[in-house]
Formats: sequence, structure tokens, C-alpha cells
Amino acid sequence: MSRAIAAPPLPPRPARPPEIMVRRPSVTIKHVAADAGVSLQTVSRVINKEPNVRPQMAERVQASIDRLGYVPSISAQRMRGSRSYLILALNDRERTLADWRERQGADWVDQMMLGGMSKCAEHGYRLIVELVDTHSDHVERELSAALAALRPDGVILTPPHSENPVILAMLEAAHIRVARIGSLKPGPGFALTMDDERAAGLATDHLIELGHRAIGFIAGPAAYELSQWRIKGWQHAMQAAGLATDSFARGDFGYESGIAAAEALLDGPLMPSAIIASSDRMALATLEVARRRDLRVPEDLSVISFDDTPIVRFTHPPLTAVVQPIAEVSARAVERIIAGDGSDGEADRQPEAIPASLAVRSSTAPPRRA
Amino acid sequence: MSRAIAAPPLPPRPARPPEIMVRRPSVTIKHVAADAGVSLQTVSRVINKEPNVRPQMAERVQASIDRLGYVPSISAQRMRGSRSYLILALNDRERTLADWRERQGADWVDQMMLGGMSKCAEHGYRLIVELVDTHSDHVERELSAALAALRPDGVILTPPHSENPVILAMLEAAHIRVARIGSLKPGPGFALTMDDERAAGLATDHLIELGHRAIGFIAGPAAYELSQWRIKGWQHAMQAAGLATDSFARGDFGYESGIAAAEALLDGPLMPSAIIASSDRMALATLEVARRRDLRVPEDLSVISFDDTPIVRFTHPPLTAVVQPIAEVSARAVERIIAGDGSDGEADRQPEAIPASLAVRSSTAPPRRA
DNA sequence: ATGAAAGCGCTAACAA
DNA sequence: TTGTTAGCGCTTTCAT
Repeated sequence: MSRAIAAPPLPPRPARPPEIMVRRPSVTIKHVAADAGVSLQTVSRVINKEPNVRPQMAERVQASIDRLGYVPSISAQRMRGSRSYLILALNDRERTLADWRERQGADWVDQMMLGGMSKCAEHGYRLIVELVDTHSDHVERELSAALAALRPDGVILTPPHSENPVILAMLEAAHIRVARIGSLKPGPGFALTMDDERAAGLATDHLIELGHRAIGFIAGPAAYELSQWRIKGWQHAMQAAGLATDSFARGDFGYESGIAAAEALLDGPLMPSAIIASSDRMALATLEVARRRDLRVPEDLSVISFDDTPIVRFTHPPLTAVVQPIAEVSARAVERIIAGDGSDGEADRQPEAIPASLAVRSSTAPPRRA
Repeated sequence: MSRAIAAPPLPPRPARPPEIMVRRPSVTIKHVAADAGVSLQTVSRVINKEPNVRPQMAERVQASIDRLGYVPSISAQRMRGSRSYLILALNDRERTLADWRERQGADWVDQMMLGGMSKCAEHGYRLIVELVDTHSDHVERELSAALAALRPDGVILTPPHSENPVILAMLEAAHIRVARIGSLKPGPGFALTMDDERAAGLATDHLIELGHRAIGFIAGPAAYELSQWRIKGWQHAMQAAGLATDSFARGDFGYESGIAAAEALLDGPLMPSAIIASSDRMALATLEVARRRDLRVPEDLSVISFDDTPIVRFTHPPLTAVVQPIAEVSARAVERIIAGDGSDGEADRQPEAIPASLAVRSSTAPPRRA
């Protein structure tokens, strides 16, 4: 008999909170069942929109739910193995914190949140940004703590985590869906790229079309797989035009390294009339080096940034930049994870490429001596 | 007898994942207990570092934990009413998404994450950024879904949520610890401000000291309580110097509104020689209006921004700006929430003020006609 | 179509 | 100091 259900008294809310009010007394499925005069199962079925419930019955239960203000306990649901509706976005702690500290914004994270959170919201999911040190030896502890605490349904890896073997192994062992952004290496889950090679080619071609012959390239750190793709894109475009690829330097994406790299290029044997920098910071640095040497941009030196961050639009001149579709890629990653992609035994191993584009502004022009 | 514990077989990991591998077979407290030959409770005690466990015993259990790779199920722990170690940071969805879409960064959110996440990490907590529409009528649904899903130990409210009665009521009813940033009104939890009034005074005084007499002010929307404080700060400083406070306009923090406001001020009866804008966007707009009118900054017009965001340092000239200690305030909010502040029946009702400062750059100078 | 019973992994309360 | 007994809120059998 349904009325036989123990109808637990709704604990009266104390007028004054007791010594320590940790958890609020909450309405459980039992209260609803008692109130509606049905069994726990029926309530459970209504909550989960399962079949085999007469509409009339469902209505009655729903009424009780509404009246009592019942909200299912996610913890309890999850304990029974349900989804967590959480997706973890792993970002590089060091770099992100540094960006925030400099108070220059972290465009990458911003755009990830934009694309990821929006897409998540569409499906009742939630995106959680987590910062992790790739290089530290407690990645393992950090990540396992995060996984244990959050039990995410999926994880989105960004460079340089996308290639971190420790992280990949853990995720694979945990059978958690994985999206790897900016990685082409084989690994668990699926890979997504912004076609960095093509993007670098785009930038190079733009300069070549303007008439540049000596085009310098400042690469990112080798730890980032995509650094190599960008180099390749530049090299191939140059070679296709029969140009030399000697004007090359490497930075670490940061400003200081950009200063050094730009100086190296401009001091090099073939003084470039244009420089492509693999990050906004390094592009900014290039601008600064040009200024110090009284080189006007773009008249004496064209500069292209590889990040279309807020600041590159407010420099003088505003920089021509490769626009990376970070938001789109993140949205796509979320979409595929929710759809069930990225589980361990995937068939489709093709990395998906979301094309980058080039925003032409005022830092590129034909070379003087063309 | 401890050996009497049912020793559940560790489910063999299938060589090939079955049809749908949803949850991985996981090691539970039972496995550990069986393995170590102790009771569940003892394991529980070791996990929670409770007293009354002989070191030797603890060691043995720990060994089993390590060997089996046991990780406590947070869901189960939480179901027993433990803390969630989650703190929710509620931000304005509309504004934040707009900032991200414009790809100009959302300094506020960045700085919140910087301060909040860092402090959280110190205490084993996690900060989750949640976007909520203040104006929509489904705030209630959105928030209750978030609360149900995450069960955060505390919530940090930012303007304009800090003053949203619906949100405040819900949080109070749920007995969740609350930090209200940028609010002085009484309410649940504790309040934190950046002393906007004093900050506006600081900016005004700086201009007065430079010799300005006609100082215009572009206020933020009235929906933000802090808009009024800033107005007050300006008014008081002006009155203290015996100056008129007629050169006043209101915007909505956005660029377009800034254009209109700046034009209104410059077309007003007393043409100001300096303008304080209540947001970076409106300061940028003021710069643009000045440019259109061939007013040089700072020679013909001094401009002060009320946000020290990335872009105001890359404009020409770089803007003098009020630096809001968002990271510090967020860190403080997290700290107090973890400490147990912000529960309903708080005694200390004094808002805590974290002072803002002024970064003097090149957009302010003595007026020409001084 | 509905209900009863048996847990899920864990901890509080109470033995011993 | 350690173990045993009840559940927590929910879902999954399996009855009815």
C-alpha cells in the first residue's frame, strides 16, 4: 500500500540555526512519494522521464515535486553511476596565471569558456576550467584529485597537455572521454586542430603576395607540437615561392623571448622585411624591437601576430593576425564529448581541423625595396 | 572478525570494452578493507585522517589503498553530507559573453579566476565560474539547477547579482555561504567592496591637482549599486574643491553608450577639460569622440578609465586608470567563505573594503587653459 | 503500470 | 583502538 511509505517529517527549519548549520534539511524523494501517495519508484520514474507512468500519475507526482520544491540530489544520482554533466577543460597553469597576473587577459581561456560554456549550456552540461602544471611531477596527483572530485564525463586537453603522456595515460585508464586540441599524435579520444600549418601558410602567402622575399619566422617552444606545424606551414609556403627559410628564431611565446628572437632575426644575415611571430606577445615584442631600431611598421617591417588577442588590435599599428577559432574548436570538442565521442575504442582517428583565418590590419604592407 | 568482510572481487577489466562502457569498475572502500583485513570503518578513518588509528594499522591500510589505487568516491562522501569543496562564482552572463565575443577579454572574470582559483587551490577547493542572467525570469531555475548540481559550499556574487533579491533569497533559504562583491545593502552573507567612492575621489583629486576645474563624469547604469558610489566619490571631491558637478552623463558601461555620453558632456554648457569614465569601454569611446573632434589627449582633454583592463594600456595614449583589486577581493571572498564566514546568521555586518588605486599613465595632464 | 526490496560507497553512532 | 550496525537518497532488479 502506497500510504505505507514512511513519511519522514520534513524537518522543521529551526528558527535559529543550530550550533553549526552544515547541511540544510532537504526534501527527498521520500517526501515526494509520501506526499503524492505513490512509491519511490514512481517518483524516480517521473524524475527521469521514464516510460510506464500514466500521465495522470506523472502529473500528480509533478505537483508534489513542485509544491515541496523537491530537487534531486545529484550526489545520490551520481552514486548510482549517472553522468556528472561536467566537462573539464585542462589548461596550462603557469602560462594562464602569468597571463592573468600581467593583467593582459588570457584570450585562449576566454575563448574556450565562450565556446565551451555556451555549448555546454545547450545540453545541460557545465564546463569547469582547471589549471594544471604540465611540467611538475605532481600532475598525476593534481589530475587524479580533480577527476575524483568532479568525475567529469569528459576532459578537454589544450596544448601542451594534449601531448602529455602521463595525462593521456590516466585519462585512458579512467575511460574518460578525451578531446585533444592542438595535437596530431595518436592517443586516446579524438583530436582537434586549428590547422596551424595552413594558418602559417596563409600568413606567409599574404606577405609573399605583398612582395616580401625575406620573411622571418619566430617559432614557439618545441614542447608545443603545434609550433612545428606552424614552422612547416611557413617553410612550405616559402619553398613554394622559391624563398629561403633561414630567417628563423625560436621563442617561448613570451614577450622577453620575442625581443631576443626579433633582434636575432633583424641582426641576421638576410634582414627580413617581414616577421611572423607565433604569439601575440612575441609580435608585440617585435614591434618594440622595430621601434627601438627606428624601423617603421609596416613601411620598413611588416609584422603578423599568431593570436588575435585584444591587445593586438590596440597597438599602433593594429596587427594583422592569424585568427584562431578557439571558441569554435572548444564548442566542437564539447559537442563531440557529449555525443559520446572520445571514448577509448574510437574508430574515427582522423583529427578534425577547424580552419583559422587571417585578419588583415595595418601592420602589413608591401616592402619598401620591393 | 575483520576477515568476515565480504571481499568483493575486483571486477576484471574486460579486454575489450563491453557494448557500452559507461562506468569503469572502481575500487571501493570494501576492497581496501578486505585487502588490508580490517573493517570498513578503519579504512574510513584512515582516509579521513581521523584519530584513534594506530600508526601501524594506518600504514597497512594506506599500503592497500596505494596498491589497489583506491580513490574515495566523492559522490558517496558528499551524500553523507560532507563539504563539496566547491565555490561558485556567479557572473553576469550577458556582459561576460559580450566581452568574450568582442574578443576584448573579460578582465573582471579573469581577475576573479586568478584570485579565486589561487586561493581555492591553497585549501583544496575549486572555483567554478557560472554565468547567470540577472534580468531573465529564469534566474531561479538556472541558479537552483546549478546549486543542485554542484552543491557548492559557498557562492560569490558579483555585480549586479550581488543585489538581486531573488538570488539572495534563494541562497539564504539554502543556507549557503554568500560573499557579495560590490554591494553595501544589507543581505545574507558578507559584503566586500573596492571602495568605489574613494576610488572615484582618487581619480577626481588627481585631476583637480593637475589644475582641472571642469571635470565630467560618465556614470555606469543605475542597476549597479556601485555606479552610485562612484558618482558620490566624484561629487564629494568636486564639492570639496568648490567645483560644480553638472558635467554628468550616464552610460551602460558599453562602448556605444560611452560615445553618446562623451558627446553629451563635450556638447554641454561647461565643456569639461577632463572626463572620468566608469568603465574601460566608455573611456575608449571618450577617446574616440575626442579624436573625432580633433581634441588631443591629454593636451586638450584628460581621460581616466575606471578599469585597468589590458586594452587601456595599449591605447594611444595609454590611459590613466583606476585599478580595481578584483583578484584580491575574490581571494578574500574565497578565504572568508572557507573560514565559514557568510553563513546566514552573521554578526559582522561591516562590509570589508579592499582599496582601489590609481595607475597614472599618459592620458592625464594639466589643462591647457589652466 | 506500479510497488517492494536490495543495494551503491560511504560515514555517524554505537558497541566491544 | 577497532568493529558492527544503520542508514544517506537514489536507482535497479524483480514482483505484482
